[in-house]
Amino acid sequence: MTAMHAIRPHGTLRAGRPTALRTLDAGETLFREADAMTHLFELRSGVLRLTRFLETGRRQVVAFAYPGDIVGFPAGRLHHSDCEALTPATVAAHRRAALDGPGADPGLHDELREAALAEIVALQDHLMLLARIGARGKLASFLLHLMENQGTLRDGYMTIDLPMPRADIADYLCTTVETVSRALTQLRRSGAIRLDGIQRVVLLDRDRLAQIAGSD
Amino acid sequence: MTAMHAIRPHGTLRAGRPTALRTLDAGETLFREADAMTHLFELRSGVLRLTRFLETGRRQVVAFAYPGDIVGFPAGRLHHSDCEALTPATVAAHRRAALDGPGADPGLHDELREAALAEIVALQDHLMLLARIGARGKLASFLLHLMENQGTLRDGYMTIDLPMPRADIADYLCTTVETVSRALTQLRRSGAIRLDGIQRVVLLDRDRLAQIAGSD
DNA sequence: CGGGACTTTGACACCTCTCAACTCTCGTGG
DNA sequence: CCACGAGAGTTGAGAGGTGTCAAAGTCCCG
Repeated sequence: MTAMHAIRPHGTLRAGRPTALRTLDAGETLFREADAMTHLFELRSGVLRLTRFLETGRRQVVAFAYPGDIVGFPAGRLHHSDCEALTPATVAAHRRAALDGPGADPGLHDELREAALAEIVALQDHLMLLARIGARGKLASFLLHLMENQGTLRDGYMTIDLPMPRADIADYLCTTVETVSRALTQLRRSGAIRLDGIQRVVLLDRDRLAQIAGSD
Repeated sequence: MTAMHAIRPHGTLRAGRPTALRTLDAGETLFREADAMTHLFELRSGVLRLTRFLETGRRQVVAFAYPGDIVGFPAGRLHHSDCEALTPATVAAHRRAALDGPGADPGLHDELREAALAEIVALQDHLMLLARIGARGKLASFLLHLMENQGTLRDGYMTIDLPMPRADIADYLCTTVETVSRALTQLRRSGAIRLDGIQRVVLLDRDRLAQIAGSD
């Protein structure tokens, strides 16, 4: 359904009486891999990045989370990825204690289940993205997903602001910064997109971008 | 936790009074993408393969399911992947109706939630597998996972039988049959493994295989 | 205005994909 | 029982793409 790997339920978590709100600065860490998992977080504003590391030191960006997404799924007692803010962000924290034990909240359970099922779909979508050969196709696909979910209309053109550096995109697509940069240049030269500064991507020709995404 | 993408709960689904058992021949289809989702299946014996197709026709193997795994997660009303048996198999079918609606079974809900959370971990593990560069590393990693979860001791050597053809391994690792074959040959020549026929892989030197998996 | 981080571009080696031929395996039928 | 044939697997050669290393360019913020 959604492009990224965190879920975007139809609304926010309604059950589970709230919680503490927390604000994060850009670059701030929400939790780290192997941290004890004390809360489940619902992103209210900003963009988060979820990463895991390979033993070799290689980094994999598992997901980018946008408002409405939930991070910190309670699989076991420890987090299995790092979570950092790419922009200033606010999250609502739900106590893990509300999930298990005697005082468990059944409503929260239901929402968590739905959120987890949506996350599975999102992860499979990420897999399908990586299934493509060719960096052009992956990047084109990635941009199309972002356009559909986070695009805004500016001067009549669909536009997205990339809150993440090229290195994060590279690690999300399982490639390198240089290849991402080259692929961007190719998309630009093909007339499919235009770059407005480093962060802003303007969609000029959706069909062409879709064609590139589907070609390789 | 588990290597493959379907979950392996500690036991089988205990809640939700059973269900119909169904047997599958090798090659038989359990469900197809876009089929109406009527049941949730729990694999009792055999091995299943979950695949999805890219618009281009390219195929991605999303997961291999082993006994104890659950397939057919109810994300939406339609299946999002094809599911076929690689070997003769038996599954226990749980009615989807037991999940939603008034007669919903809360116990089944809980188990489904736990299973879904485990599936998320498995999918992330698949992602981390693909994060590696180099086909040798991916294949070595894949074999190590299989050894840990499905390996049996034969004549003092850890051994696995690969129920899937090379093409399935290729599509699971996002590469080609030829590359998988060449990578296998390299692992063989390095002394890490031995092939006993086409299906059987014998682990000769775990450390070497782990080293190859961690190198690239 | 200056400095540092990020991005882009270039050159080159290596790996992987593609296409093709060959081998192997195994089930089938003569 | 053997021969055959089809499918699967392996191996080879060549082209193209990508990772790596290096350098130049750009942007942003102090």
